[in-house]
Amino acid sequence: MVQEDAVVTTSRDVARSAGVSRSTVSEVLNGRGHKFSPATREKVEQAARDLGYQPSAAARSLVRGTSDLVIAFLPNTTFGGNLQNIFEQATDELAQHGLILVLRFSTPSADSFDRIISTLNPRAVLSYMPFTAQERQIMQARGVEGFDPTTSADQGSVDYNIGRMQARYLYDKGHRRLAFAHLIDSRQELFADSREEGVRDECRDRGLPEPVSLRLGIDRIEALAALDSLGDLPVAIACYNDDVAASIVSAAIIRGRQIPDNVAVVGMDNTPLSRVMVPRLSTIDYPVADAAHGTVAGIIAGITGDPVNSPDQLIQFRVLDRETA
Amino acid sequence: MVQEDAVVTTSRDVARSAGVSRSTVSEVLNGRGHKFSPATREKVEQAARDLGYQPSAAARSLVRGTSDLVIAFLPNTTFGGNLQNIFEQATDELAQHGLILVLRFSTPSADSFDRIISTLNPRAVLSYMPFTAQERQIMQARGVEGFDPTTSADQGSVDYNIGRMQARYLYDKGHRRLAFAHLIDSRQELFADSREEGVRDECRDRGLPEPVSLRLGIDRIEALAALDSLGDLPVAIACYNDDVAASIVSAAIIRGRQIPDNVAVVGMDNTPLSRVMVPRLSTIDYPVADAAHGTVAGIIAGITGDPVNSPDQLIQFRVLDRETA
DNA sequence: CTGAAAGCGCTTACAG
DNA sequence: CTGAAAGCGCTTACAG
Repeated sequence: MVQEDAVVTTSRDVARSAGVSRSTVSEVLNGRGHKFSPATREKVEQAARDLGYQPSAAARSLVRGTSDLVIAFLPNTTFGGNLQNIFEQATDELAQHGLILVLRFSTPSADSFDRIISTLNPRAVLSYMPFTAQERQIMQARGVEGFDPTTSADQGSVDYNIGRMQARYLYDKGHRRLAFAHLIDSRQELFADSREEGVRDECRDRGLPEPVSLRLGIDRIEALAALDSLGDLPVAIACYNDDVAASIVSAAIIRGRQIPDNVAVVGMDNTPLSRVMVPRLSTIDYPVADAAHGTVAGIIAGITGDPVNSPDQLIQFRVLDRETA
Repeated sequence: MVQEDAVVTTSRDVARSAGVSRSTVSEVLNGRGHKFSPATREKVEQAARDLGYQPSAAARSLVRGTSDLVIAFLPNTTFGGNLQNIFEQATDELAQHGLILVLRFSTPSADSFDRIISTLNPRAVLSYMPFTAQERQIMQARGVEGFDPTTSADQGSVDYNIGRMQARYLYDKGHRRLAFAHLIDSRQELFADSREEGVRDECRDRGLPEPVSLRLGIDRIEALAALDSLGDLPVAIACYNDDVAASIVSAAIIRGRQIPDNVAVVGMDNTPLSRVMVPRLSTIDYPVADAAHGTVAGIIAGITGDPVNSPDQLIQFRVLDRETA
């Protein structure tokens, strides 16, 4: 077995190089530099830079009782491009606060959840699925803060507004009989329900009949069944995401129905394929950067205790109308 | 600030509860139980279980000089369903060896790479993109093992064989003029090049002309330009992935060309949409479970020093023929 | 087979 | 403003 001679620069090295004590190094490097003379501060920072010093996360965690990790649990069904961009941005923003964002796929097992929480001792845990009661209990027992869609009071209303926006778009296009298409087996049912509620309320406000509720997977047979269940009259379908919308478009093509006059759809996510398909898909674009910022602001506020300035308000969704393309 | 009373069970608690010393607890729980009487071993394991004991990762890392983390860097462009499933499975398998897989999106910055490596001190780093020279240097300096597609000698040949398989499929379907379509801006160029080479070699072996090389994004204009560049004669296109293939299908539809007689495509990944589109997409299915197992086997072998039993051999790709659907 | 002791690298009172 | 000391929880020689 080869023993690598990994060079480890410790705070002792920095202290020696800067001509100060290790506690001074620690204080300066942990944002309490104001307690020292500018000269001392500068010496320490310079030495740390020169030596490429990175404090040992293990030692920090041990003494502080918590690591600088933030764990984000990813839904293990759909993972759209949006979510990916969100995490890239969140990684950067958290890094600016000294926090390290790592990703994990959600596991159904409470046992492994506990193991990962207690082992990694993260500063916060973030999930795009609402935590189960069990998970909340585990986090509380381990003293870890959790953030999920229900944490942000506005998340529900964001999805609600997406549903409203979809319905409004279809209404403005002249469609009068609406439906909402769920993605079967999505673990994002909570989002979907809020959206459907938005669609329903918009229909009511516009004096339209109650929208029909559809459920399908990304599957031809299921899409055909869903479409057929609506009969031959013109119908407009707000879809959970672009993949669902594309499935219904395929079903409409197979049935020889006119798009968008007889069957109209609107998706959600503005996926690359939504722009390329024939016909192109109308959809809703999600402003990734804002969302990421909001998520991260919530975490940082939760950790530091500072108030969060309602970031969700800033998120501006856009309808992309491609019916005529 | 509320101080949570997080219950921390230490090895001292386990030792006390089992009536042994802390070193005994440590030895038993770290696989050196054979040094003790079965009775002692059982007492310790029972106590650990009863108390829900999880050793502190921080303390372990500090004393061992390395954590039990394995960091996987994800490509920040495409992230197909396959890759996702692979990581889910890899997570499980590594967990069985006491290793914790966490995910990060690749960052171009060498600086942040160094920070994450030196801070987290992982047991291994895994990347789906070949490491840069700088990254290799960082890992060596920090004494961390890295695994990337070039580590496994066979990875290149896997992609090469995918290319061959695509070309062979198109040939068997009667197509005689082939092309390969790259995804522009893909950071997976290495994979793509191996696949194109496979297509080229297969063409040569079959006595076909050299395949044309195309480059496009998931974009109508680019897909049309790529298709138009090939002229009106029948052509069959092996595509980097299903999204590229879908783009070309759209272009062919717009140009009113006959699919598959005049324009044939074969994708890669067997995405949900490839099954739903009209027409459906022929593609190659990637056996996720096997691939994950192979990846993990490589890591574990690298860490433990045990030989790896050539897992790549086991991966069986399947062509899914949907030309007639 | 067992247990007392040292030490991993850091942070944080605390005495000067 | 500085520095010596304790301690976070664990693992690993080492002496019995």
